[in-house]
Amino acid sequence: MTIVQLEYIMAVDEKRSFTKAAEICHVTQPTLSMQIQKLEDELGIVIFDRYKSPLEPTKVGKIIISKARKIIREFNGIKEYLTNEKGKLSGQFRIGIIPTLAPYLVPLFLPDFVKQHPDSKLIIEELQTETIIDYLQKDRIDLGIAVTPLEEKELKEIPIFNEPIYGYVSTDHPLFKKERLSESELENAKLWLLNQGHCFRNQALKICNQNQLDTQNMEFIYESGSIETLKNMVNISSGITLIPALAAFSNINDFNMVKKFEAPEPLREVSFIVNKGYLKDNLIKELRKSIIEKIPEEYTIKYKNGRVIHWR
Amino acid sequence: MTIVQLEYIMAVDEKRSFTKAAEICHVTQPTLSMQIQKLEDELGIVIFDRYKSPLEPTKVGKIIISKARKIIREFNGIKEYLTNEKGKLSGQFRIGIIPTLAPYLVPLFLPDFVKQHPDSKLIIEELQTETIIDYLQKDRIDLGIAVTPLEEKELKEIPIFNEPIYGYVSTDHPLFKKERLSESELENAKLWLLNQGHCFRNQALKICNQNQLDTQNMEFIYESGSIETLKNMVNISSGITLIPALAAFSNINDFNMVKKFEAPEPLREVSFIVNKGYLKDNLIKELRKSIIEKIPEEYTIKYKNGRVIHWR
DNA sequence: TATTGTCATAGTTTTTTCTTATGATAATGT
DNA sequence: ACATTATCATAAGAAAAAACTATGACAATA
Repeated sequence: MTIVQLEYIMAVDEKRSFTKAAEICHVTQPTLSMQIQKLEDELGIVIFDRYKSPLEPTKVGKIIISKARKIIREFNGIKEYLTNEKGKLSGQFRIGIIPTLAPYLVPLFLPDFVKQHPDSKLIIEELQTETIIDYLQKDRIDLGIAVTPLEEKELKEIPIFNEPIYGYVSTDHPLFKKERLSESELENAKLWLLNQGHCFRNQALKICNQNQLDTQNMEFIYESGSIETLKNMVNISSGITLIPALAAFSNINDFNMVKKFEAPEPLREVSFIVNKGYLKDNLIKELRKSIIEKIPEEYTIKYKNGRVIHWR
Repeated sequence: MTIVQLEYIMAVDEKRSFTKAAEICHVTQPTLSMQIQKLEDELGIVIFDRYKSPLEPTKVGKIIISKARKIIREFNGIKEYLTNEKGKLSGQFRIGIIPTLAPYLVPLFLPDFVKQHPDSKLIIEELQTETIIDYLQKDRIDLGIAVTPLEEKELKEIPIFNEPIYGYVSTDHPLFKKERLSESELENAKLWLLNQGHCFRNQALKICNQNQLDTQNMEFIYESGSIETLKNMVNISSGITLIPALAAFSNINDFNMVKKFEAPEPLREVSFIVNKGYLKDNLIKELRKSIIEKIPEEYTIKYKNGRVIHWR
């Protein structure tokens, strides 16, 4: 006994004809005939009285059909439930975003998103990557936004855009006069960096081919917790640092201090992170749409000359 | 999505192990793994979290499993319902029996049967074969007992026993001195016969190779409605007739008038007649048991030298 | 009486399911 | 710490099931 067989008898019951039933089931008439016969054999009853014209279900047949109808309804109910579950964009969504992204990204998409989806409520937390991973696994957040790849097999990464990484150079710094920075020039540079735990710290070090900071030759050390602090440090110290693109133009007064790298430009891949098998595809789709709408188009298209920084 | 897949996830949920679940499903572990994967793909969700140990269903998984459990329960419910329906031997059973059998057969099995099945109530009617067929099709009776084959394709025949046919010869009749009758001797005999409509009339004619009665040469015509009348007619008229075995010994005083035929002995096949797909297998089984218990054993075993009379 | 419409049967092809063999990874015991 | 075992995934081939095309029997209809 299979679900398909039950569907067949329902079709025959509806159409009162094997031929027509086969049509609506998108199979040939012999296929349907044989399956119904098999079912009848297995159950040891006759479901349809072929001698009547138009054919009709037997007494038992009617009972079986009504039972079948119920089963099919519930069977399809599973898929319906899931599409519903995935589709609905209401309720709470707990989102964790890394600190080097959140202050610049959230203000971009959040206002419009809440306007478009009044039934949904986003709860956004600034979390470092490790915490995002932990919280996802513990179901304390639904979605993370972080830099990938993470290589966590329990999680699924859905790339959103590639964020270029720029230099931020004090007007007093020797590199300030250059149009474009090259990565090699930074290899032994004294960089202002975020403190441990921020993934952007590792990304930056990677770009400069430095595995760890050469603290020996530096005049003083100040590891900041935010990119804004970093920029301020550069400003007052004639220094240099690296900043992600979205952070670069948060203050319209320092356009000139932002220096692009020569191609291939270093990039970081920003992705949604979800548990594998996460239901709310729709949340992801909508959120993605909102974000992509607001960020520069060139971030989303595949960078021809970009170099994605794998940092883990 | 198939029922089997749902059964698999239920087994995994119960055992919390693919391997053990495969065992109780009587398949190998890869089979089960693949089917569950297929289901997960189709539904677009992950049902089991394989990273946990022991593995456990995801949040959605739990919901799907509970839905699956319900479906499986109802699915099996169909078969349960049917075995129940077929198995139960209670309620009314309407039975039609041909008149040449009923007076001799019913008293044989009925008393014991009702004793053994106090919850069932048999409603027995004497009906001629054509009426039995008609009533079965109109669902006015559940079961017929008649002589087969009928060659009615809507009906199913279940042979019970082969009833020999004997001659019943008046002591004054020339054939009375014979030990055994031969069919050829009867070819032009003047037989007492049942009137039209009784199948036994045709059976008797067939035995004598007579297609219709040669009324010309007969002294008088009296077509009887019952075998008892027939026997009486023979007694008072020095005549001869044919009677089925069960009727032969209903009166212990005329043993000597009953003459067997030479082998191959003419027989008539007595069968249950039911609608194809009739549910109550159990009724049939029990009834059959009751009947076979009471009739001579040699009727039930295949007659080596018997000649079954097809009469229709 | 020929025609059409309906379902059954036969023989093949295609698809699906299952199996065996093997591999990767995590848990467990020495 | 290292070998062992347990557990699930993957791959490739075998077996089973379901589908198709072609055809046949039969009844209803023109």
